[in-house]
Amino acid sequence: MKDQLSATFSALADPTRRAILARLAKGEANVSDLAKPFLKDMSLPAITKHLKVLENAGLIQKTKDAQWRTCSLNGAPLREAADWVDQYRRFWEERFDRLDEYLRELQAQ
Amino acid sequence: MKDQLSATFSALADPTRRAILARLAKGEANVSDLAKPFLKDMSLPAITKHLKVLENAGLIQKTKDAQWRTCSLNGAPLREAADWVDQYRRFWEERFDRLDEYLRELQAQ
DNA sequence: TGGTTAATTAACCATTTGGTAAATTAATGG
DNA sequence: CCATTAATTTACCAAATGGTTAATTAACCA
Repeated sequence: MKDQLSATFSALADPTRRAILARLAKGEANVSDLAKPFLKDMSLPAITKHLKVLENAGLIQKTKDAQWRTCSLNGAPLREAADWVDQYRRFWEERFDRLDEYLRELQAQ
Repeated sequence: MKDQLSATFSALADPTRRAILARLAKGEANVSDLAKPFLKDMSLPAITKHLKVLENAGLIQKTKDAQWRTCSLNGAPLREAADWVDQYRRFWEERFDRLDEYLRELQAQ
């Protein structure tokens, strides 16, 4: 078993799964609804597998409703991911610091 | 070729690679230095491969210095990842909203 | 030149991943 | 009861991943 953070990042490392999460952010949906936009590109079992990956990572949960499975988003694991990435914020803001510095130098002249 | 965001998340989905980034956040280091903490668990070529994954994702770069390769962190790709994850913030803050709501209801009584 | 150090490459292997088609399960409803 | 709908499971496959050992490249230095 992978650690939670690895499972989260690994689940997010696929555009289909990210699109599914984006859809679920707008509200609950069953498997067929979720699959619809992708059925030109892949089969229903492929979607079932993607959902299983998301479920195992704790990013979604399914509830049984007659023959439908209603899926909903669980953002909790994303918090850990957000916190981890945020540690490195200064490494992408650095360039702005440098730009600032450059502009200040320019001003000083 | 994978899209940038998938490549980033995929590179982050491994504890060894995350540890390497954490190390590089403290400053540049060559391959041997980076490898040292992991050599009980895996070989040097394994580290070379991890570094290649990080490099392909644009998260690090190597500069040649005699027989050493100096690696440094590039946070830029993390920005896109941070932005993506941040879209879902309300889904992990929701619980606090619900707690707020509950507390307000309690107060109203 | 030849030995040492740093790192990568090559060849290989097992497991995981992401897909398929076909079969199966489970519930609905006429 | 039977056809239909929703979804999963099974069995399979190719490619990617993450590791290994052994060989190779490249630079330094005595």
